[in-house]
Amino acid sequence: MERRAVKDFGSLPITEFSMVMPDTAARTRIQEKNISAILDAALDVFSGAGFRGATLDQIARAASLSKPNLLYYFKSKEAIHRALLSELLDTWLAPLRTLDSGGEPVDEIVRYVMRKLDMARELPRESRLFANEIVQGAPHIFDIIEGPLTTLVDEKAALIRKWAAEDRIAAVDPYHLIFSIWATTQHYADFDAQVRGILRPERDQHFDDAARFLTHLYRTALTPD
Amino acid sequence: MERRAVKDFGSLPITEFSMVMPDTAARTRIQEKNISAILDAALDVFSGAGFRGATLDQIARAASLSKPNLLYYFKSKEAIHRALLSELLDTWLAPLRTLDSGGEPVDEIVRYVMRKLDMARELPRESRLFANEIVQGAPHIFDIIEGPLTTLVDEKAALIRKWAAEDRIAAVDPYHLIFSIWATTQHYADFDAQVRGILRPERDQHFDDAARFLTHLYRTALTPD
DNA sequence: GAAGAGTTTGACCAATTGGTCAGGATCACG
DNA sequence: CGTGATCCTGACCAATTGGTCAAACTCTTC
Repeated sequence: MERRAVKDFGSLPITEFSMVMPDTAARTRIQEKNISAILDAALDVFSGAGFRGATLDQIARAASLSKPNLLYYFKSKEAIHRALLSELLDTWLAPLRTLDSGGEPVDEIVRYVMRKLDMARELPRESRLFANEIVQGAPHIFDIIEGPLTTLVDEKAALIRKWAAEDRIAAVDPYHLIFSIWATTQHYADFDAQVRGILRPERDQHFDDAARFLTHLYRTALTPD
Repeated sequence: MERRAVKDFGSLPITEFSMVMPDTAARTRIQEKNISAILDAALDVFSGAGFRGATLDQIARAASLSKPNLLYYFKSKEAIHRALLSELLDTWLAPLRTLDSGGEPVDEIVRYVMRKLDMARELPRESRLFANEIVQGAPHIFDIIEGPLTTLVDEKAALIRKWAAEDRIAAVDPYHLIFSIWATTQHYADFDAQVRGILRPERDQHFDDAARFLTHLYRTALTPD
């Protein structure tokens, strides 16, 4: 493999590199390791404290790097945050994308709810990262919301509306249905501290109860009469 | 009215005063005015940026006071935050308290949902203040959650369970029912940026659609078969 | 209107924080 | 093993931030 000479490597090297061309194969082993360590550490810190609450020192410590070394890979705190969000966006929206016109509509939606609930259990940091952003007015991701997200939601809302028109599902507002699914499932990640404070559950056992409850909630509300 | 001499007024005057004895009558007109200006400004800033994201300068500017003057009324940033939370706690929990054993259970719960949705519309800052706290692990209010909130929720969960035992309501997990109501209603305040980004609604018209949707959701899911 | 309580401010401070930089260490490769 | 690219660090910096303080101003009350 040819070793590429990177021009103007002095002050903003890998950052733009990793943004413009996230091609994993073009990275050094060391870059590979450190960049993923940084993004993992940043996920920890940003999701727990929000953008402004997070400090570069915290991220550096969590990634076992010095602060200048951190800034060797990403040119600023903002750059880390941006890279993190754009890396996670696809993962985060994947479940909604799989909502498909094939299959029984009610089952299809309940399956979506269950997938979202699984994600709240498996990827709570990711959920809180976005929650922190949005609750503070979505200053860094407003373009994502206005763009790809709105497009995707419009598309799936149309599908749900079609199901309703065909009487295969109760006639409900599709947008508010989607909002309610986001709210009820992500609640278990975003407000975990409250849920655990009130339930004091053993392990993650309360997720099973939540799954049962949400299945009942959406199945009864969506089954056409 | 006797003018009380406040001992040890030098460094921590009104703060402890206002904490220990929130008796409005004992305050000067100036105190009255400034303290409420500060708390209102603090609500703006804390709810929009979280505890750590908020700065004393922002709060001072929003309250039209100098920073040292701010700190004359509250001895620290923490003190402002604490005073704000404790001032709003009752308001915030009031709707759940009114959930009563009199009346038709399903109506009673739907009425609770509507009240919570109204609060999301009328008091979004308050909602976001608590959301910011909890999403970051509830560091400043964990004692409230573990204490009064848990007690209240346990009490209302018992009521809902009783209704279910009497077949006046579908048999659902009362805790997860309450969580889902919090999630679906507060979503419109906490994630307002996202909701507006996707719906681009005129004025607050989408709250009516939300009310219709949530009424359907909970009425169908809770009506016993 | 004097006196003392109550209120306000400018100047200041130490700690934190995002970020820079010159140089040194290390690695890959011919 | 030499050389150039890559990686890493200690020292440093300017801006921000929470908080202090002495002094001055203002309001109330006698």
